[in-house]
Amino acid sequence: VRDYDLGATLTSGQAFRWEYHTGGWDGVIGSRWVRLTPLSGGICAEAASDINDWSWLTAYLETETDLGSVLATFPADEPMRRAVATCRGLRLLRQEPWECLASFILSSTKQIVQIQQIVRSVCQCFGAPVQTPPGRPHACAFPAAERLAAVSESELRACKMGFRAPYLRAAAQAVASGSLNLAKLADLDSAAARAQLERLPGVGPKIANCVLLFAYGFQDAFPVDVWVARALRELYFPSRRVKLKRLLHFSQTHFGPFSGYAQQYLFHYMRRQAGRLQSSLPENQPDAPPSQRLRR
DNA sequence: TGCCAGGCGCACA
DNA sequence: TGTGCGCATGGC
Repeated sequence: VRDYDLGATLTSGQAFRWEYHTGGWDGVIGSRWVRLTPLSGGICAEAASDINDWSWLTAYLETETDLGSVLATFPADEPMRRAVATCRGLRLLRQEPWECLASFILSSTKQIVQIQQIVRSVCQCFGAPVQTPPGRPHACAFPAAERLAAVSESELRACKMGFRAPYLRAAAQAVASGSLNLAKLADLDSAAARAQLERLPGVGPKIANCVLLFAYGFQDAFPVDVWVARALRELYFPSRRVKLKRLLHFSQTHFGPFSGYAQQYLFHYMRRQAGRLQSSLPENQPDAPPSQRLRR
């Protein structure tokens, strides 16, 4: 695959289970451990066992997406031009819905590095072990909804998720009981699917939109968090005090059919800009991947 | 030490 | 309908 910035994609706040080690990214997709290494013009994938059919990985990475045709739909304004120039190769992933929903329930008022810590803890405490290559540390799958539904709130709180614990537990119970059928959301339009997700306590428009975009591929889902709101204000309304409602309307009308993709470019662009302001500081570990350790 | 984080729910005006 | 606050925790 060409035009694919693996590092930007895996660190852009879509997924929280990828860990950088010596030139590549280790993670777990479903019940499979996998290591991804960027190559010139492609991505090298290593698994823990022989695999003939890699469609689960290409689907996750969305390698079939023609990025050029997506970027061509973006509005031809200066902010988007700068975001694309800075983040070219950034992609959207297609994640498993339950893991995506649970992860973003845990994301509320957390920095990405903290979300990674909580998700790691949840997987280590409640996830099933997965096979890893010899010499690699053990790894766990993201725990199924049925597993988390059977866990007490205090056990969840032990993973440092705080007030999010009852929200995660309620979501797990809804999915495990069948009162929320995540598979069927794919058959709905985005508004109906969003309404289903927002029935869950702790899931509002932002988290619902993240799930619609990162798990189901609804391209019109446009999550607005503090970073995206800041991006819209600074890049499009720099001299005005614009209210959130106005920003939401703007987000739904300005960015075209792949507005969710455009949103991710703005999000990552703002975070990179924030990181660049700090880049004069002594650099992090020599082995650290770019754009990982960002400050406000 | 204080600010803030890929928010949400709720009380109150 | 809009606004402000509390929630739990930890990185910076």
